[in-house]
Amino acid sequence: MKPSIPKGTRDFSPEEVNKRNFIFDTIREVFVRYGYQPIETPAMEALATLTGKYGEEGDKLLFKILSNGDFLADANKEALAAMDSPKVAASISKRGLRYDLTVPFARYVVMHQNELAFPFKRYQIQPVWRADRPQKGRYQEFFQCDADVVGSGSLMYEAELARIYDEVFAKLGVRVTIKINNRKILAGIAEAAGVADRFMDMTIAIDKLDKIGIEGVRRELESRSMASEAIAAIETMLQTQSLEKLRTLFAGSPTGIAGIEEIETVFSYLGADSLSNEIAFDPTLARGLSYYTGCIFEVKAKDAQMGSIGGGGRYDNLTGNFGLPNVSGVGISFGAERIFDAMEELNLFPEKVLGGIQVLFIAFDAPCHRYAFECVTRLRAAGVACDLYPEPAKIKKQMDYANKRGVPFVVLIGESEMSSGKLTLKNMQSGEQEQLDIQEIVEKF
RNA sequence: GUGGGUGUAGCUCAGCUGGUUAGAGCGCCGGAUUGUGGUUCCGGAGGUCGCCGGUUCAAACCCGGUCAUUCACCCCA
Repeated sequence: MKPSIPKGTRDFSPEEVNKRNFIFDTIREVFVRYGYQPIETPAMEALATLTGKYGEEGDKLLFKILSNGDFLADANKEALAAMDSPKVAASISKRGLRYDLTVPFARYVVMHQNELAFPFKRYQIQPVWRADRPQKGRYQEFFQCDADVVGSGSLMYEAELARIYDEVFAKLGVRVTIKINNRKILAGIAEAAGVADRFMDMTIAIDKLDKIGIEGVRRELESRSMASEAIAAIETMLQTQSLEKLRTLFAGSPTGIAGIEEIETVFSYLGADSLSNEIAFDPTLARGLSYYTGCIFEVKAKDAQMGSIGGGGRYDNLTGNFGLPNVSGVGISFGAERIFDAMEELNLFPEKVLGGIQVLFIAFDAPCHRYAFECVTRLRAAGVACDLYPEPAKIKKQMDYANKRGVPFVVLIGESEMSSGKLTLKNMQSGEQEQLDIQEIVEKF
């Protein structure tokens, strides 16, 4: 058979793994410094944990795991006869692959509530799976890097998480815009426009704004048969960048006012000018996931044409689904794959992430090869990553191999080196050579 | 789930309106070079033209199907 991997999945070469680890390590370091602790959850969850949390669309994108054993014995016979795939699936699958890290985290918090100190701050860097049709920047298996805090409603955390975004992207060298809005402001817009009952319709339309423009949003709202004066009112408010002006428009909406005050509080925590990236209030930011209730974030790369590379927000009742009501949480997520793609596109990876060995030993004949093996052992013991070509082959062949591996230095060992103990260390880039003993070589690295 | 593009050597692609043994560049292997690579030169290996069927005297090329892949929409990281 022809080897292949499932669609939407990828193999990673050593170089790619090194680059990805550079991203993960950068994010992890910042998370840890901000007081977040790591947890991990299983790749698969009980299907009941996952279904209904991501909306109708999300449910369709859940990977379901076929039950083991005689699953047909437990299958829903009527559904089978009626060719009702979703119902049949529910009867032959009890588990699914995690779709994001937030819902498993909520489940974790509820299950371990008596062991945790609240507010509980955790980070999690693990793959998630979605049965989406793959396309640019979209895969069926991808890593998310999440930081969330549960058990506090303090807006300090919104500011803290915004700072984390700012710091991580500054370290990675990716210029971004961090957009912030508040679901309560969106609710205020709906209220002030007199369409509070159509909040979700409105939000979905607004979410598309940067793709289809204000005209497109108008058409979208019209097609959802919204009154034209309401649409006009929504448009006016969406184009209001000033919190003060919005406040006057929200005169009759306490929710909207509350949203504005929350944003103002977050900005006051952030202070004026100590951020590396722009953080901007954007009333048109909506975000699809419905569990957000307060501030919402989205991060876009400034120099790459790409969907958002991070997002998050506050959710007042996420653990309510699992029987623990009134616990407020707020979190952010980094889309590692898209950050990778953006950094690759913009050539932002530093040379040093390439990893690999520092030195390759090259021996001229069999006795030298034995001697070289001892040298390699000593260098390794001293903490230097190195390797020895497996046999005393032609020098050209060994040098070619060194080039192919991108090794910065080689050590050449022949009779004279062996007898003098002074090895020839060659810089593969400059071609310079010097005679050094083992100890001197160790000191060079 | 909906709509479009593309499948020819390991990679990137040529291959005219169907017409003999399907090409290039790069890469790979060997040699020129008995202790020094990246340059150059010489030689070599490697392809059921994604798969199945149809049209035709004749198909890499036209038609249908199928699979894969990619882009966009929906949705999203």
